Amino acid sequence: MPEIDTCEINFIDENKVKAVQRKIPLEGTVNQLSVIFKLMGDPTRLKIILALSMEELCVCDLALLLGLTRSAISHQLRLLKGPRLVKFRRAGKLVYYSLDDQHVKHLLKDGLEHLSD
Amino acid sequence: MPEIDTCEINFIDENKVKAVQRKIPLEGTVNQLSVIFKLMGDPTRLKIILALSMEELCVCDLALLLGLTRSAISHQLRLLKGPRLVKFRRAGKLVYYSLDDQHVKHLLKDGLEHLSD
DNA sequence: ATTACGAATGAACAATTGTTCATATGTTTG
DNA sequence: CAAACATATGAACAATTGTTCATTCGTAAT
Repeated sequence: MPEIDTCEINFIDENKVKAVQRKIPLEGTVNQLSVIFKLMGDPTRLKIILALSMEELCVCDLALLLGLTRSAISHQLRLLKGPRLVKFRRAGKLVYYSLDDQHVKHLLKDGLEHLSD
Repeated sequence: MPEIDTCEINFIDENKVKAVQRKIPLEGTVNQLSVIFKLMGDPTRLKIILALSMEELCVCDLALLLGLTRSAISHQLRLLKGPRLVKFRRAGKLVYYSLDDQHVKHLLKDGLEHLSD
């Protein structure tokens, strides 16, 4: 009866592993970070973010731009509001959305540069 | 019987919309970009990427580091190989992985900066 | 060549996610 | 205040995704 092959008893360089382990951000930080990337990892949301990186836009115009219902846009914007990727301001009946900070633009830039290598 | 409320007949600033539309990258580019962000949007994969941003590591040590099976690590690494987020080299029976280019590190940096605002 | 072991793969199941439809808010205008 | 309209939300279904288990592949050593 062979032993189950668990990872705990098998490694190459334990000291290296421990050193890296100490340098990895806290669980909570990694999770928050992954949420941001995941949100940007959907084509619809990414298009919304790309659009908002150029112009402040209302839900209505985003819906026209992407060919989706306002409901769909609204749902996605709500997700993006959570970790403050986008912010909004009311103007009468309209709600205008824009990017919340510059880092998001940098993320877009770095990502696009990676593609063109 | 009321008309269905479609987005096509409702918009605020059509010229703005068209201008933005022209500036948004091609469908294919957006999709490729979203793939990269989506891959970074899973905590396990993000940890792998964070670890590899510090040290070149073999599958075995990554498994130990993250407390997962080699199979699980291997599956995730395969996904990351696709859009060249990671590269690898063989050393006998071991396969060492590392980040494929600097843009990935920049993405991590910008993301972490966004969090600390 | 056979064994040992690290890595990779395929298929199946479970969990997460996106979308849609119906309905509810909130704001302006008559 | 009632109607009209932009946006937001909830719930349900469909689609995508992550994980696991079993198996296979590739390399090195005996």
